[in-house]
Amino acid sequence: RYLSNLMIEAYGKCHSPQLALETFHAIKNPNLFSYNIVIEACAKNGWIDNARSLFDRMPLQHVISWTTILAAYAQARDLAQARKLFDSMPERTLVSWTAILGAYAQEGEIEKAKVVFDLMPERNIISWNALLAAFAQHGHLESAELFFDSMPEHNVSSWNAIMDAFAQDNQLQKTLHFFQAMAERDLISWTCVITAYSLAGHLVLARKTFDSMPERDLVTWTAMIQAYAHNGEPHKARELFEKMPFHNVVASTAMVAAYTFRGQMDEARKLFDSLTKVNMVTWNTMLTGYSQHGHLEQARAIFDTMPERDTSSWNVLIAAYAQAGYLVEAEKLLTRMERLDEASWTALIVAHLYHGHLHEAKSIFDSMTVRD
RNA sequence: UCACUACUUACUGAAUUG
Repeated sequence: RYLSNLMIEAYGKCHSPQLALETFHAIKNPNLFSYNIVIEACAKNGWIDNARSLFDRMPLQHVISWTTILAAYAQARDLAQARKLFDSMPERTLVSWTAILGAYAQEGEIEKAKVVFDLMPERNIISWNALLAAFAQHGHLESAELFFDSMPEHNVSSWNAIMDAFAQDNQLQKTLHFFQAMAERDLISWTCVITAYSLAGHLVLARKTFDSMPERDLVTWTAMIQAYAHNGEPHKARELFEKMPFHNVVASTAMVAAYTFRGQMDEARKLFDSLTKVNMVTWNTMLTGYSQHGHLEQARAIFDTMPERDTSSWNVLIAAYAQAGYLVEAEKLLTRMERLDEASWTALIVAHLYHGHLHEAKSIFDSMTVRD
């Protein structure tokens, strides 16, 4: 059983919830660990309903089981369910508190995150980091830095979080300052620096950093490819892409984006067609490429072919029609969408303005249900 | 048989839309 539990965990980490479940069901007397592990294996791979029904059916729910399923809902961005679980838990540990705090942090519910933080009976460095991340990842750089300075201690995650906040805000000097100030650095710290250089347009320095790192992983490689992509160097991106020890869908999509960014749609297409694994982001990348480089027909073909669409797929196509002057078609698409966001409306408004239809733009603006 | 121990949950980095 001990070995089976390890197997289930391994399958979960390898994104094989199916095998994890099979292994679990083959155990004659699953213990608490077996349940907790299989629940997490399902949850982490998006099988939240399986996770939930296992949780509901398990003989005795430990606080760890509760926290696992709570974290699963948080990861699925179902804040309401996460909160409901938190409120109904028979007992809570520091981990449970930090999990709900992290859920609010992730959704940018800063005020609620603060409340949780203040209410927690105890805190550790991870709780502090969770609230720090709430500030850092939602553009509250000043609060983030103040909070960072007020923390009783820092670990490498704290440093990385604050450093990345400034990197994403394209404050290169500040980013480097934190990087130099930290006592120990890990892969994440180094990868942040690559991103910072890339966003600031310093490709050579980004590459120098990449070359001088003590070690690299898939994310590091992808960050460097993205650096070339973002700065309009698909050729160099490809060189690196070919040298990578492994590819995953994120790396491949970054490479596709390197081509689409420059409008090299034939190259993009060739790569896209050769990929064995793509996801919605990859499809959206192709869709965006065709849209932004005047290939409306191809964009539509992609849109109609892709297995599923998210809000940004719709937004891209709407913007493409709108920019090309097919405002009626754009509006028609807009009415067919299930979940609009601000970008959908903005695309249409901008298009009307671009074509001098001030009145229509205004009336669309007025009819919006949400604005940011 | 019992006990002990071990395995499970929370924070930071990479790809697509204004």
